[in-house]
Amino acid sequence: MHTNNKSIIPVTLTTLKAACSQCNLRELCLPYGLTESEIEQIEAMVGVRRRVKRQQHLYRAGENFEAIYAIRSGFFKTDVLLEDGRDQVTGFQMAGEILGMDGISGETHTCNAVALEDSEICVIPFAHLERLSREIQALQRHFHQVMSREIVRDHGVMMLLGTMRAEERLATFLLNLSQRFTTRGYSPAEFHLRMTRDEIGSYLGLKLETVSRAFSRFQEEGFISVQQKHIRILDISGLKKLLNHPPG
Amino acid sequence: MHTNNKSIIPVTLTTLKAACSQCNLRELCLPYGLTESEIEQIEAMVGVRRRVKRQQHLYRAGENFEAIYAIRSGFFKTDVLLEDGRDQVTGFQMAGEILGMDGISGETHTCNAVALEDSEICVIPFAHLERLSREIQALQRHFHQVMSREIVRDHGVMMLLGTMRAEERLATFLLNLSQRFTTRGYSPAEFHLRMTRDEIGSYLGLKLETVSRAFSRFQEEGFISVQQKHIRILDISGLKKLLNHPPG
DNA sequence: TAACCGTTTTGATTTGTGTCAACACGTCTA
DNA sequence: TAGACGTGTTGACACAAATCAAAACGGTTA
Repeated sequence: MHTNNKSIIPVTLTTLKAACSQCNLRELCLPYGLTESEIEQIEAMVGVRRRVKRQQHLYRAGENFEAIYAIRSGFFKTDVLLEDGRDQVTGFQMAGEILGMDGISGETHTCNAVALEDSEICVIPFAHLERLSREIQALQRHFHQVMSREIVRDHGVMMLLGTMRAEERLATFLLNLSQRFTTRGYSPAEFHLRMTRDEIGSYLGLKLETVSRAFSRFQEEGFISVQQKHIRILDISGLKKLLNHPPG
Repeated sequence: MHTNNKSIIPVTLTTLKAACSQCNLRELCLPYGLTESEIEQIEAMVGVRRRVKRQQHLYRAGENFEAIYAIRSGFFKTDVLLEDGRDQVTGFQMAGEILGMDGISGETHTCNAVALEDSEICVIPFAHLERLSREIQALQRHFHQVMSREIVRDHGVMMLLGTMRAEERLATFLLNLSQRFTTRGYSPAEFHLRMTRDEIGSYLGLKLETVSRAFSRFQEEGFISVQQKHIRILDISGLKKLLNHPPG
């Protein structure tokens, strides 16, 4: 079970207009080849930016669905809850990624989105997005690709949960993080984990002790160095070799 | 590893025009409240129907993505392959459900779709779907909901793979099948499994022996009766009670 | 009918991960 | 500085599911 911050912290809304044209995440968020006027329309749509403090919910399962969110900065997790109290982290999201697409199918969100560090997101009212993507073909295309990418990512997680052993899962997880940090211009070899061992475990279908042991094992083998949440990858090919080695 | 039919069977194309207006799956495939002219446009888009024989691929990972597919009749599985040969069934699809959305994000499909019985599908050229959904708001909405529903479904599978024990997984699986058969007007209590124990196991992250044992156990408990692939649910509440009982 | 094949069931044993428990570390607060 | 708390590590042991193996079943073919 994860820490559940039930205290209701008032949401901070900044009236700051979005400026997608200036945003350094533009390549992640928006398609290429938009005209200036199209970008202006999109900026008008991305109404407000909103700050979400660490441990604060961006949205909760059951809440009304009205918008999807682009992460401008920060780090989130999403999780689903079962009636009996069990929960599962379904993903970790970082700058340039989109949150909230689970809500499109119904009236309400089906999972929780929680900031793992102080974050800033762009609110994209969904009705407005649909309207605009009926006009701007490139936007429509792009949005469909984002949703499809989420489906493909989920298949990867299913593969991980269904067929991999503990150390393979953690290696896959670290390599994935490294790759995403690289895309964002950060070091591929050195980064700070924003989540606890328990949250990693939940995501990977493992107990926190197993995650901890795998980290220790990787360190013994010389693949990585671990100091609490600070990770340094020393031997990326060593980690990769851990994959491609089926249980049988 | 599942049986892999590598022989290339020529695809059967029927020039039969689609007739969505007549189709008894219309409520599953299409939104409400379309005008007659809109339905005509959609029928024009759904170019052809295509038969896919048992064990034949509808598409393969790596193939060019051009269309998504609505299942008119029959039963499919989708699976992803890892380089080392491991594979995982990511879903079973039945009449009225949509296949192929994994391909939207890239140029190519990322998984295989195989018919588990002789099936018939409607081909929906994707470029045409995007064009039409820019014109017909209800179609756009509906398509987005279908994609989102797939994401939510995947989260459910992740939950299952990440937190449930073997018998819970199988019970969840049976209840889900029962529910979907019901929606399609079939008996909720008696149905024929189209997939092998191995394929069920792959989907549920279990070995086929474990699936078989769980079936036997359910039969001993009087929850179901099993004769090969024929399943009869005798005590649905007994199955449901298996859930809500976390490992701890 | 017999022989064969893929699939399923069941049993005996192994093993990876979960569980329980103790302790170490870092941070925050009094 | 001490104490408390959340978090992480490590060890001993238990257990659910995997593995290995053999036999039964059903359907198809010769």
